Parts: sequence; C-alpha cells; structure tokens
Amino acid sequence: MARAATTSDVFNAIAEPRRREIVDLLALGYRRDVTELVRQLKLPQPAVSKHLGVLRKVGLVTVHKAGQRRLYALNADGLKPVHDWIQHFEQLWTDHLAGIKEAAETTARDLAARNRSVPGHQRNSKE
Amino acid sequence: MARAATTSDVFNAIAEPRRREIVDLLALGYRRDVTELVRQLKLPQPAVSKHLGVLRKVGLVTVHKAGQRRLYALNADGLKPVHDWIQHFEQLWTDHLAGIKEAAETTARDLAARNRSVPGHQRNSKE
DNA sequence: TTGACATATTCTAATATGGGAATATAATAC
DNA sequence: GTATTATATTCCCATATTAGAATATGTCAA
Repeated sequence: MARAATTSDVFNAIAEPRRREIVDLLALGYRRDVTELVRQLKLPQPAVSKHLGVLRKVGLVTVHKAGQRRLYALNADGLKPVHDWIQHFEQLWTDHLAGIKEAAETTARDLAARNRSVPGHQRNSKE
Repeated sequence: MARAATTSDVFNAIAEPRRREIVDLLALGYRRDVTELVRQLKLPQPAVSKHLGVLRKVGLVTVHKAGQRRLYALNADGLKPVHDWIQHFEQLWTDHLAGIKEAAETTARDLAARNRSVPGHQRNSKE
C-alpha cells in the first residue's frame, strides 16, 4: 500500500505546510476568496484551488458562493481530532506529575553528562 | 515535486495512524522494546521498525540500547510544534463547546492516575 | 453574444510512500 | 565455533502525491 490520501483525515491534510498556511489565514476570521489567498500565499491559483479542495474534503473549510467568487472560511471544529489527540500529551510537559518526572529525567541526564565530563568517571547511561 | 517526506517534520510523521498508535503507547510512560510494540500493535516487526525509524528521524522518540534490545521512549517535546500550532485555534471552538476542554482534562487526569497507580509493567491497556 | 474575470479540473512528471518478503546486522546462548 | 533471538535494512510494488501547464467551467458585464 502507498501512503494514505491527504483527504483521508485531518492529520494527513495538515501535514502539508501550505495548507497550514491557508488554515492560518482563514483563522484570522475573515472569509477570503481564492484570489485573495493566491495573493497572500504567493502561489499559483491552481495550486491554491487544489489545496482548498483537500481542506474541503476533510471538512476543514467551508465555501460560500458569492457570484463568481468562492468565499472560504475555516471550520475550526475540523481540527478537533488533532487537538484532542495532542491534548493527551500536554501533561507530559506541563502537569505537576509530568514535571516531577521530567525533572527527574533531566537530573538524570545532567548527572550523566557530569559523569561523562569528569575524567576517569565516565559512565554512559545514555545510548 | 512529490509529497514531502514523512521524515521532513513532525506533522508528516504523525499523519500515519500506526505511528500515532506507537506514540500513544510510549506516552504511557514506559520504555518499550520493539518486540513489545510488535505484540501490542499486531504489526510485523519490520513495519514497526520502519515506523520507529521515522519517529526517530523527526525526534519524537529516543532509543536506549539494552543488550540486544532497543528501548524506545517518547520525546514529548517533539510534539510541541503541533501543540503550539493547534493551540492557536482552541478558542475558536471552546467558546461554543466549553465542555470539550474539561473532558480532555478529565481524560488527562485519568491517564495520569493510571500512570501513578501502575508502578510495574503489568498494565498497558489503551482502549 | 462576446469577452473578461474567477475558480476548478485534467494531464504529466518526479518522488515518497507503506506493506510484504527476504535479508542483514547485532547480541546472546549453547 | 553455531544457533537463536532482537532489530534494522533492502528490495519490489501499487498508489498517492505536489508542482506546473494547459484547459475547462462558471459568472458577470458591455
């Protein structure tokens, strides 16, 4: 099998930096038509349309027709799966428990580093 | 040009569900060797090794040699770029869905509690 | 209608993928 | 030494990709 489609889920869709840029722009709160996005991203129009197509398919953006224009807006809810997943790890660098654990590991690393730097006392606790 | 490499950054690395599973397992706090991951993921060993290779290259995991085994551990800091990026959008839905955050925090507490109450290697359920 | 503008789609080419099978490397045990 | 275990790497293959160019579709305006 090949790699999963970028339209398979949000994680794949936001793996592309340009698409994150588009999301960033739309997150500012204004609807934008494709031409405006083209100007701001400095990308060819077909490229922008294609990226928007991916974002549409995974539900990260919504479109409103306005005459010959398409106004795109962010659908932030689409980012929730990423948020929920990453949230699980936040404790690993912010919580008390994790802080203690982290501190202990840091101390261990520091100790190991000190040992390494002391002549005749080196002990490789790492790798 | 073709698609960016999965090893190009964290966003690409975690686009693959199996790799997120590996990260989930390692997030429980214990180092695991490849064989244990193979058992828990029910994937062929070469597949696991390859996924671990990607996670290694983007700095999401660290390895410690222990005899003929390799003990893998999560490097949560590697997830910070994703966390920081997604954080910008949090307010865009917590205003409407205030309950979400609390639910996530409850889950985080549960996770922490589980880690706290399990000093040994017995439990590793993931649900 | 004709033409200009806005956006989407199609085509090609180059490339990275993930799975499977086989193999290679490395450490341990006998 | 050889055998066994643990892990990594290499090969092939089907597939999805992104950029770019060209083209198609759709909408407005004179």
